[in-house]
Amino acid sequence: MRMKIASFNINGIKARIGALSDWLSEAEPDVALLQEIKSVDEGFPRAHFEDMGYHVETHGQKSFNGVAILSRRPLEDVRRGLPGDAEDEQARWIEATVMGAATAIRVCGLYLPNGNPAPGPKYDYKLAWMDRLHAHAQALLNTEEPVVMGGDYNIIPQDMDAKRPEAWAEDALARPESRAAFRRIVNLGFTDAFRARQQGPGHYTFWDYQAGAWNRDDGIRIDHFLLNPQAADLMSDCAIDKEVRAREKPSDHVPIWIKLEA
DNA sequence: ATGTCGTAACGTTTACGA
Repeated sequence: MRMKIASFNINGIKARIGALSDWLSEAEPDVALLQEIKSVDEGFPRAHFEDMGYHVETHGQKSFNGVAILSRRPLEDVRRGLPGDAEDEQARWIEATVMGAATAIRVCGLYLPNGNPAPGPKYDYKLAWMDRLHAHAQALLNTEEPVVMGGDYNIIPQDMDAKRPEAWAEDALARPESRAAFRRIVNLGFTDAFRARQQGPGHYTFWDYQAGAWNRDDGIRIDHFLLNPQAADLMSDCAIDKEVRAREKPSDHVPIWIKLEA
């Protein structure tokens, strides 16, 4: 049985309900991890997606951030919020177990802090959040069940992941400390799903609304799936739905998805 | 070219975050 798991930073559910619904109908993911719903839980159009055949779990907040999981199969043992800081009120992490036909998968959706301007308090928060992610990723790894962590990492892993790397060199998305923190998590034993399938430059998941970035293909690859070894062994495909960015009223991100033989 | 979006609010315009 093949399970398609997608991640999509929708940049606001109120503005994106149409484009998101169209993409769901075409792409037919079994699981969709959503970021930047920019809505409280009560404001999320849960019934609309239930009518489309999805179970819905949200972790929202007012105006900013917010993550959600849509799943064709029931979601169990839902966790909201990244552990490690009880004071952190930003809604950036949700995880749940979804039963494949043969295997239970622990699916995590994340919206990693942007961190700009850097240096500064927002950058400190980003790096601290990545430290907490490292610790939690290690804990997930120790369970030895298939783990999928997908979302908007706000990390450009390498220069090849930007059309104009020089423009991002001092940015929180590409600074050496950001890249090192990302590598440190990967090096626990995770696979960058897209890079396991596709090498070389020119593959992006985000194009800024400004300055004609899309028309110039001036993009960056910042939405990623990291898989532990048990999940990586199940992966049969991974791709970016680039064409979604050319549609009416698009998000500035496009979906990325994996297929697992689970 | 400080360029475009989405959200919220003492709103018909501004502030913030990205």
